[in-house]
Amino acid sequence: MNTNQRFAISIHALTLLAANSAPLTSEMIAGSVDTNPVVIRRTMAGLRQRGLVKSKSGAHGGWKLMRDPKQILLCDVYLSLGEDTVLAIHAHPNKYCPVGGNIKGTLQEIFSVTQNAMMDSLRQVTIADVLADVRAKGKK
Amino acid sequence: MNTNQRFAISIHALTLLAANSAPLTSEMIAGSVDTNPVVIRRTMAGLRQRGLVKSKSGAHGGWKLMRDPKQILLCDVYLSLGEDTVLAIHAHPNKYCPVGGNIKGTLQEIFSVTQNAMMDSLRQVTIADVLADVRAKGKK
DNA sequence: TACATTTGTAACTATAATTGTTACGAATAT
DNA sequence: ATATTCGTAACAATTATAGTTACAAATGTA
Repeated sequence: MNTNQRFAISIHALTLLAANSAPLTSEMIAGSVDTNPVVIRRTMAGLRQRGLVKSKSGAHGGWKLMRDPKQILLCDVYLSLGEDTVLAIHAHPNKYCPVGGNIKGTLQEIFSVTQNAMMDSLRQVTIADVLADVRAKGKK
Repeated sequence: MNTNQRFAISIHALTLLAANSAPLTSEMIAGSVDTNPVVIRRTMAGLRQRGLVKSKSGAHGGWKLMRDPKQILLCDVYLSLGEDTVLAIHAHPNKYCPVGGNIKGTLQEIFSVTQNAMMDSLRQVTIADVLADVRAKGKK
């Protein structure tokens, strides 16, 4: 199984921030996600670089959203992680084989289209949508 | 980076088989992929289970396609690997938090839609398409 | 100013997924 | 019979990711 949980953690953290106007500390977020505060800081660093959140050191510091949750698309969140494409290509297919010598380019093109399809899907959902759905589930 | 190359290896192997009517041994395929024959056998086992290829032990044995390459969709190939969804969810969000207690279900739904978008994209490409593209690149 | 709080980040360990390797039995063609 | 080839278990090696510790820097408040 894939152990990369950074995307899920990012969405979780942003949803918490969307639900709270006061800043949340890494420790509070880590408590809800069930991980170490450093893992949260590490993950949030990418979100900050992309302008989705800001952080403040010191007493009463923590994390805040920089945008209306309606304006945060999940594809923005994904991109902030700086991940490669989800489908990986083997490193050294045999150059002297007619198939091996050309398959990397072919796979790159196909996997890029697939990645775009994934991104288009993530473009349809905002952090506001996530929060609304979480709240709806909470009422049931 | 994601190190799971099984999907790329499977496509590579099937493309080799599509280009050759005689059976190919795990060793030959491994030579083109640049890996160990056991890795090939392991990967091909899933493809066989799904009825995409057959294998034969012994002298002049090896692997053959069970279908016209035009009828092998990349989504079939992907499914034969038995992978989880490409987007993973963190294991134990805090149940007693209004967000943490409900986010898993929300993420499952979103990630499932995204996975389907990916599959729809992979449904548009066949092994015959891959072989044609590889050959076209070889002529340039 | 002193102190408590909180982030930023480096350094390291732990865990888990994946690949790579060795070994050997079973199947099969000649 | 013999050589070939797959099937698979067992294990080692590599890599990605998460988790942890430690401490400097920033910041609010008494």
